[in-house]
Amino acid sequence: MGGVNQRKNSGGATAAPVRRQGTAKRAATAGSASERRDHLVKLAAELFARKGFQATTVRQIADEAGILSGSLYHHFDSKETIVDEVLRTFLEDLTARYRAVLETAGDARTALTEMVRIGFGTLEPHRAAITVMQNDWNYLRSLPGDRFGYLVKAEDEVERMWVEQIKRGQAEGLFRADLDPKLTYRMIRDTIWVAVRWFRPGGRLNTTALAEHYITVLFDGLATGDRTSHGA
Amino acid sequence: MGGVNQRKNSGGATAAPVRRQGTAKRAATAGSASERRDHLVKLAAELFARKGFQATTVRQIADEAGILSGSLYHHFDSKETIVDEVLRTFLEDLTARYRAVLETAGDARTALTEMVRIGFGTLEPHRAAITVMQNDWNYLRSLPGDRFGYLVKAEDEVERMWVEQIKRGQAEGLFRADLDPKLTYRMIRDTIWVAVRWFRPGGRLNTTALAEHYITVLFDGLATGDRTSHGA
DNA sequence: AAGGTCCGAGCAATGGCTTGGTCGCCCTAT
DNA sequence: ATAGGGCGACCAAGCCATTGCTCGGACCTT
Repeated sequence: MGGVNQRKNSGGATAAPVRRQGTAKRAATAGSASERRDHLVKLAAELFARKGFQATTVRQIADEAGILSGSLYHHFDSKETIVDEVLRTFLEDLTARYRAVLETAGDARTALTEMVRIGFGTLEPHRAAITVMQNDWNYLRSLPGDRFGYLVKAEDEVERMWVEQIKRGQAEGLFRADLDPKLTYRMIRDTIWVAVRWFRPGGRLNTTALAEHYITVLFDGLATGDRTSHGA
Repeated sequence: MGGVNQRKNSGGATAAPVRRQGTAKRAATAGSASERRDHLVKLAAELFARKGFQATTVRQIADEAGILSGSLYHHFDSKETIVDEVLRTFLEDLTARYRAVLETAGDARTALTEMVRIGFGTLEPHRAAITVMQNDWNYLRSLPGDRFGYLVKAEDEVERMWVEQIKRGQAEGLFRADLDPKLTYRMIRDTIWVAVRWFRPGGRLNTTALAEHYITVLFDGLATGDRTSHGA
């Protein structure tokens, strides 16, 4: 009854193409066990992102996969287990990327710039997960047991990394000292993540453009000419 | 079957104290009809914000008010009607405030500053509504009929107001011209609204402080010294 | 008397999850 | 090579709690 990622089948070993099937009758020699599982997770993630976790029924997920709802429980032991996997995968990737950058970071501004790029960079590959995380954060956290306690843990770790860089930048004299590091971090984070709501992969702007645009505003501001506000 | 705000009782006229009661048996000489109704809406809004619209049951709302679930339907004809009222009230107040500021606006920078202040200013009085709007936006929009079509309409109107001011600022030479107005607006909006997730009324910072902090970063950026990026 | 407010009970639909069984692939021992 | 057992993937059917909502009548105030 811990907060651990449970799975039912312990995974085979073969490697065959996973054939997507609309509403076909049979699974047609599915690929490796975990491959099939991963596929289901992806389908579910899309639905969760589109309709919300609670509004998505296990029957809808099964439909999307061309199987019956009961069959889902061959792979997962609950609906929650599925979101769990969605979010966990995303958070692991994210924190790993941050850590990688911070190991080779130069000055604070460079580090922060890279971190912003990472943030926007995850927008595309993890669009569904980020959406779910935002919309259903409150609900998931409120679930009994700290089934999703790792959400808070991961968030805290990320916050530490950001705040550290901001403070370093202030100490180095690169960033204005009259700003609250934690507050500044939160605003940066929000700006990046919430973009997932309106960002559409094939649209006018790609994530790189978003990142550069924001980096510009973040460091130099909207105004022209000399800086006008108080502080250093 | 339109998208209109339905109500069942057309509201009386008396004015008596609305007594909050835990799980009491009787409603004890309730105040005026519309007062009672408004009270219920507020209770519901809090629950919606905390647990999400769908996760909140009508029984929970009734519990909070000390009545049975069925009795709710003397005031509202559906659960949706309740959120409807929550969101509509908020949006009307918001757009009204924006319009008021824009009528007496000076240059674009002043206008934008005021708009930012308005945004953060609504955080406290409309915390629940803003939370619901963010978390359940996708779901509500997906409901049959354009029951919540006014959500999109209101958003569009607000967007027009912001983008207009940004463009004006660029034309006046106050804002750097190398920024995408629409994109810039979205980032500003996101930063303000999403603050509702971590903002807590009695905390270290009040909404005014938040606003000033953000205004500083927004116009002058994080960096010290001369502006380094391209463009003017 | 009248009207507003709420109770008590319950209905129909929905949703998460179970259970028992089928089908075909793959590995292995003969 | 091949029969056969093991096993993963799925179906069919349904259980059961929950949920939004209904409805007739009781109670209270005016």
